[in-house]
Amino acid sequence: MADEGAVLDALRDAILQGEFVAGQRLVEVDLCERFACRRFAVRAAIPVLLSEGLVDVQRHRGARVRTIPIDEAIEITEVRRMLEGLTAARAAERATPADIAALQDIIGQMRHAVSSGELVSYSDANARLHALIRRIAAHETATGIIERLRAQLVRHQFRLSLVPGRPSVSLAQHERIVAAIEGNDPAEAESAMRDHITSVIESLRSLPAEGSHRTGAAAPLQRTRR
Amino acid sequence: MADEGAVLDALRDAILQGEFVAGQRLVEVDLCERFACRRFAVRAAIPVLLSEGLVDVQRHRGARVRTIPIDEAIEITEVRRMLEGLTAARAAERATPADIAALQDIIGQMRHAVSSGELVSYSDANARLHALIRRIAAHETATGIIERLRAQLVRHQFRLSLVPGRPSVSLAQHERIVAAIEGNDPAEAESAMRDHITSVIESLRSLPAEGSHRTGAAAPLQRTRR
DNA sequence: GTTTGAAATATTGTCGCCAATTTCGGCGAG
DNA sequence: CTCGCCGAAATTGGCGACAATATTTCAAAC
Repeated sequence: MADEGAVLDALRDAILQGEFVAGQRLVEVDLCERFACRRFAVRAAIPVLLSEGLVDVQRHRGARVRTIPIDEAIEITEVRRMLEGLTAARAAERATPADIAALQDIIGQMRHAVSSGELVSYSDANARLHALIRRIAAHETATGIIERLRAQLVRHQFRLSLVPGRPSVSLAQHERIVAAIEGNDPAEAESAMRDHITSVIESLRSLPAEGSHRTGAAAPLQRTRR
Repeated sequence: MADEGAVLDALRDAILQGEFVAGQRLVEVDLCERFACRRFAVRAAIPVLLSEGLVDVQRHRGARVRTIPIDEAIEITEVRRMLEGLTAARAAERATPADIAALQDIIGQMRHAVSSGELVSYSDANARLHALIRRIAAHETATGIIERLRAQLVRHQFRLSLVPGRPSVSLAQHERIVAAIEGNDPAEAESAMRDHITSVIESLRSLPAEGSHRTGAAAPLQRTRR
């Protein structure tokens, strides 16, 4: 781990995997040890993470892992609602038979996950379905923004899939989206995607107050001060 | 000009004002002279500009002013179409009587600018109207993205207002948007904004090949190599 | 005259050092 | 016992120097 890009990716992954407590301070020398790199590489990575909305930086106080309050999570999802509506519509215009087969394959996996109650594998398939729709849409600008926003939501997203009954509701919505894409109906695809994400927003609104959850990843109790 | 934030702002403004030729190389020491600062400040500013999509950076080759090809300008505008639709809808939900008076005031200025053929002042009023709608919507996430995208388009945007007959078409569309906001009709406001920006996209598509325009700002012939 | 190669120059990448600022710990006064 | 103040440690901010890489220039051979 000598070059700068690798440190950036490793640090971003660590944050996304929840390996830092929310609000945790990112001390430069500690990160140097963690990633076996020079301070220079860490200092280069932080502005990038700042621009991605993953950390908060204050002058002379360094960077902290940014916590997205629930209000902002809702705003972010409202934006995603519009942009994923755009990608769904474009996907409906552009999907090839092979694309549609791939979409239906994922739908099959989702059905299986729901019927056998596998939450994690449902959540995975869900992410893959949305990613595939973006790829079919081939809209770089929208895709870039959606993925950046998605990264900020990882923690909330995780809690969502645990809401009882949500997967089966969500499955039906995805089936409608795929059907619209299959039928080359952009307006219906957009509408279906918007309805789907509207229900995500409603679930977010009903989520209990944050701060009392555990990520599945190894989160070795991190001290905030030393 | 000692501190870093000021250099960032100055450099961004210089790019947005078109004071650098498209594709122009941004040599660090030259910028140090230009802004009377240390190389350190310039190096801190560049990653931020990169994240804003205003420059392109290649390893060992430095930063260049990024040129947005017309295809990407269209993609960006498609995204803006969705997000400004969102802000228009929210504005329709939230606008106070004072807000509506302010909107109508700007519409009045636009009418005057159209009837007297003042292109620049129409373009100004146009920008102010969209900005006011964003402020009324009070949607930080959407506003942040819209403004970042807008910055990337300054050059194309400028050419648009020169298309003959466009201002009067555009004026009618803005009147419809404001009427919907005034009537507290979110769906109609969104639809009106989408139609408006759809017509912007069509104008972009019909724009002649780029590269043969001059900005009004002082653009002292910059050498690309020395 | 054109092309190829290598030396020279220009430019960015990386580092270690010191300064500025914040944060932590203890001491004393009330 | 609590609160506020002051010094010490920790941490980030900024800089100059040097290394690595790219670009240009110039000369020589074809």
